[in-house]
Amino acid sequence: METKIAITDDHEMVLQGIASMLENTPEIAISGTYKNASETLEGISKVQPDVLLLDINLPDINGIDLSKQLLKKYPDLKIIALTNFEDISFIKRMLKNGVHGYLLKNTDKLELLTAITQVLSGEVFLQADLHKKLLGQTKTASDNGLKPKLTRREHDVLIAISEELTTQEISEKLFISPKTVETHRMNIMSKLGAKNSVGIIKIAIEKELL
Amino acid sequence: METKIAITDDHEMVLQGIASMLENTPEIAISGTYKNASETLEGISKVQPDVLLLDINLPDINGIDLSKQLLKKYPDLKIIALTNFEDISFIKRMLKNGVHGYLLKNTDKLELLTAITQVLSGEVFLQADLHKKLLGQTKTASDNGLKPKLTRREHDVLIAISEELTTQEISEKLFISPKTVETHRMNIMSKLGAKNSVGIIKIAIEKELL
DNA sequence: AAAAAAATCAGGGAATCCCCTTAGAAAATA
DNA sequence: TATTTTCTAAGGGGATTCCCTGATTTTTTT
Repeated sequence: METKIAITDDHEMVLQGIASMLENTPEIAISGTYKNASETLEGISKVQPDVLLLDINLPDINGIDLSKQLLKKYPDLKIIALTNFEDISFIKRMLKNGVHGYLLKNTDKLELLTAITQVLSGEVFLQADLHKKLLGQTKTASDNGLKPKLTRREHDVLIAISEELTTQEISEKLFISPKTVETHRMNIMSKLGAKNSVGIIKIAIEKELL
Repeated sequence: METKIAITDDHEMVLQGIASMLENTPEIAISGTYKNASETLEGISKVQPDVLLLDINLPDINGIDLSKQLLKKYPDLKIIALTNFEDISFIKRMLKNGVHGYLLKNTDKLELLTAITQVLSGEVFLQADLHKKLLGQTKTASDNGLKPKLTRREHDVLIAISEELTTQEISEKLFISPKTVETHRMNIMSKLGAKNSVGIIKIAIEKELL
């Protein structure tokens, strides 16, 4: 049976480009092309495609929320996100939201077909360049200044702080004096460069100390 | 040319299992099997394999840090992480750290070969079950109770809190009374179910309100 | 064994946060 | 226009955090 592909992108050119890439492939049929989220929702309800190639930047709803909606209604639908180099930051969220593939718009025919095959088989497809970009991003973002080294006890206190406990409660949990807890907290603040407990948590999450 | 595969896992059984899966495949040769991180580092420096199948739970160094080291030294090495269902939480980090594939240990021969081919071509391979698990995890963890709706002003205050500002400073930034800031903060706490500002930030980051 | 690092505790005081309630004005929505 | 929501503000007080200094004991490293 033929695989039905739908494409959503607000740029006519991209729509055309992808369509022509897939035109001469016998096992694939394009079931529809859409320019925004509402068109997509409507179109897909009529002709349920197997795979949707979805742009992230849409005029009405963003691709992340749209794919959430779609996947809720059509659990079997496979969605491959089409992204520019600019909106890479979204991918991290998409990865958690059930999208099955991620392609840059500069993809070629072979890669596109590989991606489609891959997601249809149930696996997840991540384009190589994208992965590299993701890497580069996180390296400049969270790797500036290495992971601060907390002592074992400081780490215990950090965990307790993140559990929204007060100094008193932490002292009871760790069987130490509240004053000791305060000392640890001050040292953590200093090591992380935080101004207060809020900063401690923010930075700890950022640097993956939790 | 033959593809050289190395395997690192502290369980002999897994080592054997994977080796036997790949035994009868002509284009693949197993260049070494290792039981911990230091053996791996040593082994790989001698015979540089193309692909490393790497367990996450190792006795000496964890797989995440090891893969960081390895990829730094051998940028062309492709690493496929082998995981149990238990340590799925690590995958999110691995995804950012340059690992090229993620497989559960219950994989079969076909999938294993697909993964190897895939990562050799430069793409990233994510096993279907793993993706589902990842999804499930984030759904039960951060989706219980939808994204709380903060008002515009509450959001302003939230941002300011996350900037480690004090009530006084926030009031000056937003040109409102400190008492008003406190009111907003209390409302935010109540809406997010936080016990204090630390909780506000923790939950805000979790639910992507920042 | 000696040195360094980590963990413990404390006094004291200013600053800030947390929590309750109440309430008028402004803005958005029905 | 009427109703609801949001934004504004305040009083008052207890709880907690923040910040300084200084010090002893324990653990780890050299």
